[in-house]
Amino acid sequence: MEDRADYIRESIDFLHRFLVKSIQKHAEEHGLTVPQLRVIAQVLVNKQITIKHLTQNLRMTQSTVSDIVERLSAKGILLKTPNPKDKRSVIISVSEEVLNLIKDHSNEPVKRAVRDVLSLLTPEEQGTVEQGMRLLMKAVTEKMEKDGMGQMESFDEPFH
Amino acid sequence: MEDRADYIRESIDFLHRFLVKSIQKHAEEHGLTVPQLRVIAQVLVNKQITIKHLTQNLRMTQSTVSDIVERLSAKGILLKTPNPKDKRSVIISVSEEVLNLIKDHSNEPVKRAVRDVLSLLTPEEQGTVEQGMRLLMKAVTEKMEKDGMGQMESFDEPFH
DNA sequence: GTACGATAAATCGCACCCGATATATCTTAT
DNA sequence: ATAAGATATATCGGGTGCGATTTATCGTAC
Repeated sequence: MEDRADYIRESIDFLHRFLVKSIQKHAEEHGLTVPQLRVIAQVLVNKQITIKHLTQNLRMTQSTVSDIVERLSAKGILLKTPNPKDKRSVIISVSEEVLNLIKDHSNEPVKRAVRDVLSLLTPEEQGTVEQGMRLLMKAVTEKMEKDGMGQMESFDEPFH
Repeated sequence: MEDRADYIRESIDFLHRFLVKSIQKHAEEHGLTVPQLRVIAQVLVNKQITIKHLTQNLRMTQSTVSDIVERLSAKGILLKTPNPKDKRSVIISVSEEVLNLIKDHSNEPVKRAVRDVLSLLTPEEQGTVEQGMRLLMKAVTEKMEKDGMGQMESFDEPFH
């Protein structure tokens, strides 16, 4: 049990770093950082989006998003226009010029990386991976409910 | 495949955040941050350690470690003494006073969290989780070799 | 209409994270 | 012994991430 818990803990850490590395290479090709690329991707997907929704979708605090958007705006990558419906709010969009340069989504390299990884396994093995992951996720969710850790409830359950 | 890759990617992200949260609560009880607690734990385990080894063990850059150690030193938690064997180096240790206050290791709360999670599953389910994790790790390692991503080779393979 | 509560985003201060640089020191080659 | 290469750590500058605070604005209750 002890060794198994250690293994799982370290694996999660390792896998996470692997995913971050996958997206980092892509970001650097565009002279951006990973968080910047994630923000841009969200703006691309939504065409127009507010700081608030970026905050929710990206699971960052509003202050972090504000800073990142500000720097991307200064770089001419993102546009900030006042929201006519609410003067407290701003609309974030991608400038037309940049739109043609960045046709990719932030998750694409990560998706490709995970897909490549899975393609190295047999369908049966893939099933085991997925099953194990579901069991672990279920157990974690259960523990969180027991502990009253409701702060991560914003996780979008896949396959909803 | 597409949905499965998405699920696995998001699960890894979620699980990672869960682990971080687990240690965060513990850190806050001591008025510390997670990175600080990790550094302190390494110093506790090794009694005396250099910045260089902290850097390697914690998988941070030397500049990050230097900053953290500096702040912990300013708080009186860590001690920095010149290394008599090498004037470029410093020995990091825990002050005697703090030694009595912090008898815990940084990984304990995380270990406990993962153990608690696993205890919610049957032994058979635990086996599936571990098996899936091993398959995934094997596939990721394989892909990294194909891509020449040797930079993460510092991962200590468990059960060696 | 007015007051109050809630909200959106900018900003601040702190800590962390990184790569690059600088300085002093050690190791190796000649 | 000397010079060159390698190394340990502090520091710098830029970016990220957070919680707290501020200011303006919106929504609701009366």
